[in-house]
Amino acid sequence: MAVTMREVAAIARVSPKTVSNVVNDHPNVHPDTRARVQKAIAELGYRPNHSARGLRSGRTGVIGLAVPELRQAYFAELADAVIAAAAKRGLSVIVGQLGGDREHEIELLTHGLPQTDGLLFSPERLGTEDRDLLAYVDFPMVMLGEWIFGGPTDHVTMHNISAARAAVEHLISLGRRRIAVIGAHPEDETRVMGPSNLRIQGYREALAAAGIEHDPRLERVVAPWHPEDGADAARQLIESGLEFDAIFTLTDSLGLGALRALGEAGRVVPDDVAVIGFDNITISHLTVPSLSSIDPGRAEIAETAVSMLVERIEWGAGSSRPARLHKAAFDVIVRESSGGTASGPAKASSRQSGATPQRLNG
Amino acid sequence: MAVTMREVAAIARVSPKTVSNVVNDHPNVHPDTRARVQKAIAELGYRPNHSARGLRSGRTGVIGLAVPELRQAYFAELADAVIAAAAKRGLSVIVGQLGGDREHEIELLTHGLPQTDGLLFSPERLGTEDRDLLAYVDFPMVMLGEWIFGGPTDHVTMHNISAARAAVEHLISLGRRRIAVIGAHPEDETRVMGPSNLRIQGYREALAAAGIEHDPRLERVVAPWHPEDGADAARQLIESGLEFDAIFTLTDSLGLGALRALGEAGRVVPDDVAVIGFDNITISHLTVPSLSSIDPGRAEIAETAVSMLVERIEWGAGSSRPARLHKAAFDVIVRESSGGTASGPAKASSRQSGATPQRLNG
DNA sequence: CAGCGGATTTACTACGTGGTAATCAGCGCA
DNA sequence: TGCGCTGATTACCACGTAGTAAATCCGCTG
Repeated sequence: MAVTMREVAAIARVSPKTVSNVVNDHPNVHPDTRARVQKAIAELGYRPNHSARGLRSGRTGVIGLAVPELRQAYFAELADAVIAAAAKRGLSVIVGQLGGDREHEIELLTHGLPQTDGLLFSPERLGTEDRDLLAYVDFPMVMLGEWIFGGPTDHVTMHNISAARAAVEHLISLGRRRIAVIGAHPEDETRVMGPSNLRIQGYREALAAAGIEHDPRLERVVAPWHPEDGADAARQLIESGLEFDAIFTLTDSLGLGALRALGEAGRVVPDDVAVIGFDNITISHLTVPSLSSIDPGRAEIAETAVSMLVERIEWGAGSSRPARLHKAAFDVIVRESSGGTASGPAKASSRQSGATPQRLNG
Repeated sequence: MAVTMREVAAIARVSPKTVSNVVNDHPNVHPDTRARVQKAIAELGYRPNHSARGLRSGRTGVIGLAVPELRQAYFAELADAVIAAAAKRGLSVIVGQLGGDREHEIELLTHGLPQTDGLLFSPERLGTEDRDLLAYVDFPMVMLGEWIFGGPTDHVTMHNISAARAAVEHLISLGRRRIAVIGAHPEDETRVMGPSNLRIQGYREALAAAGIEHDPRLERVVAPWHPEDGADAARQLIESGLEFDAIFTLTDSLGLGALRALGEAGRVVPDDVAVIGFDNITISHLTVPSLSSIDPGRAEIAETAVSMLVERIEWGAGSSRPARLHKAAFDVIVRESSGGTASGPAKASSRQSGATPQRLNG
């Protein structure tokens, strides 16, 4: 058995409760006493028992992060940022993979992750139709990455529509007119607020604003969003014989696949086809050619989400504070795939759109 | 407060202990009683309190996974596999990032991760000189990825030497003779058993066996192993004016960077320079050109490591069973960067080297 | 020197669960 | 009918911690 407070107390000639007070940095502890206790702690190598602490205080010091799968670079980098942000606050992170399994996602929403004080949830299959489930959520939760429920839960997300629009406007600014988009999702009313639909909307807005005719055949449906799916979609696009001089892939993963498929078909990027992705995953600046992208502000998203979750946890379970929505600022990163230069940050624009938290009606 | 056993017991008209027996599938519970209790559990939505269970039983049902950083594709994919393997056994995983910080790694080795029953540890800075620290490890642990301590702790690792040798032999079989290697680590006696030194050793063995002169200038030192480091190293190699017709990068990440740098310099892969990496991360088959690699058997590593850890946990803290070493089987994956074809699995060889667990002297 | 008030420390207890050992019910057999 | 035995259920308690409230200490005032 590990060392307990009782044993430390015996050595330091104080009560167990005083040891507890020292460990938890309580105000009214005499400096001498504190020193004596800390010495005893060091001698015995005492470490607090988290289970007991959790039982007593109702807090575990662990938060959950649920994503579809870590092997997708976007989620890995998100998890990286979340774990770092949580560590700053002394929290550990249990990472759960739902694998795009709807049942799992619903189960998670209903019960949370065991052993955790709260949940950061980046769902893949839940949609507006599941909004009712939120009524049963009785633990602190912050939704990540997409504003699927339109409230009444905290969301930390990105400017999907305007960032997508900015990406397409960038392509238009290069003189491209036949702009394909890869990554639309199959008709799915439940995911109206999902990132796919939102980014597609941004795409259409950009076309409309520029007076470019919208050709539905250039909207390529593909799910999931793995690189090979992007490659497949791009191949089909090429084989379709449709004319196009640019591709907006809804994620960088898809973009990497598209670059591959274009290369196979002998289409030169960006001369024949300009490409821009979304997510700005690490590898994108080192592909051949490097991939233009939208940087969605991952660090900001992680940081904000963790701090919102910590607030919810501290407010306690009973509190019904209004739901909040935070959209991180984004950047358009122009690289070789859309005419940028090889290296350098090469941001086409500084941070766009307010990072100001917006309030929703509870 | 959440529902407790007491409340369930009251509804089902049994004692709390009987509820516990039902929850834990104890043998001697009457079917009728069991049914009644289960009904009550369902009605109330009872969920066991993991903190209390942990306090009482000494188990948390959570294991720790410590890696340098998740943003590196190799570790992300490893974590993906570990989480999946743990989930099969009903375990959650707390993922910790040590960021290549030696102090953190030592601290972790000394105390483990709070809230966990055991630790899967993939260190980056620890080496043979830290072997003494193992004496103080009083929790179940399995080392991942490299056999740095040469015992006396369980290790699940890969055939670094022979796999690296196989990679270089593949390059030699293409007729290449001036083979550079990227990713050697700075002189570091403490990491004799680290993957860098081992893979370099495999490289040298392959050259020697083929009677190829070993040119130390072709061994390029670089750390850490991010893609941009690979690109930098390859650029320096090119600028050095040294002649070379192949590169073995010690990881795929480095390889991606090298492909980039070669492309920038106008060297055609594989015609001018053949390239092979190590790790077989997902993106490697979709780069331009696709990157040959060594598949180290990630799923096998994760699966084996988790099951070894579970065994250690079940044996209990006191037990001093002998340390075990498991090396996963590997594959050489030939792709375009070393003359393979675009698609298809294209394995040059079937699984190599025995996956047979080897015993060490405790 | 008694009395006061804030600082410091303590005794007691509950958090929810599961191990131990005791109790109780039911059944077969003499 | 009574006894013993097995199966089923229970009472009791401890796991390690921290909240509560009460006790104790100390310096200072009147």
